[in-house]
Amino acid sequence: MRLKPSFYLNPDVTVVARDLLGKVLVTKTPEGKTTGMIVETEAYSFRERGCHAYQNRKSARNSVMFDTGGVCYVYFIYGVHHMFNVVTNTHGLAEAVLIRALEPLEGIDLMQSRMGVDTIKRITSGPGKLAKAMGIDREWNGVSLQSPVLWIEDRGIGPVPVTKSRRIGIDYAGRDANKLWRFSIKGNEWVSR
DNA sequence: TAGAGGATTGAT
DNA sequence: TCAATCCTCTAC
Repeated sequence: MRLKPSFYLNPDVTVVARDLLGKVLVTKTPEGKTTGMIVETEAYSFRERGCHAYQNRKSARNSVMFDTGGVCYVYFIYGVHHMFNVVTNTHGLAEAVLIRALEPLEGIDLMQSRMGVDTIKRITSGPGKLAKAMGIDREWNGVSLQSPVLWIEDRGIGPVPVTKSRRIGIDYAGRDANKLWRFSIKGNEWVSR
C-alpha cells in the first residue's frame, strides 16, 4: 500500500528517516518496473550544517527541498553520481531523507543491465548506485511520490531493528557531523560499505 | 565569468 | 589514497 502524503509531512525528519526503513521504493520507466526495500537512510535539515539548505540557503539546485513533503530531490554530484532524496516537512521547512541503500526485490534483471553487471550483490548498496539501478537521474527532481512512475509503499514489513550512526561524507559540517542521523536495518547485508 | 569543491565510487 | 568528471555556488 502506497504511503500517504501525510507520511512525509512529519515535522521531525529523523522520524521519517527511521520509518522509511523496511518500506519499498518503486520506479517505473519505459524499460520496466524496479522495486527495492529501503535498508539505509540519512536525515538532513535546514537547521544543521550538513544540509544543502542550511540556514535556509535556497538555490536552483535545492529549491525542491523547500517544497511540501512528498516529492523527491535528485541532484548530481562529483560529476558522476545522482543522489535520491525524499523531501519531508511542510512548505518552507527544508528537510529531506537521503536513501542510501536498498535490498533489490523486483526488476533485478533491469537493475543489473543498468549497472552493467550480472550479479545481484551490491548493485544498490550506496546512494549513487541505487539511483542508477532504479533508473533515477536529475530529470526526476521534484517528481511527486504519488506519481504513477515513482512511489514508496508499505508492504507490512512492520517495525525493523534499527542501527543509528554518523552520516557519511559531511566532515565539513563540524559538530553536526556527529549527529546520529544515519539509520539502517540492523544486521542487513544490503547496507552500503 | 572563472575557479573550487562536493550527501560517491571503484580501482590502485 | 586517488582520479573521474560536471554541476553548482561563491567571489571577483
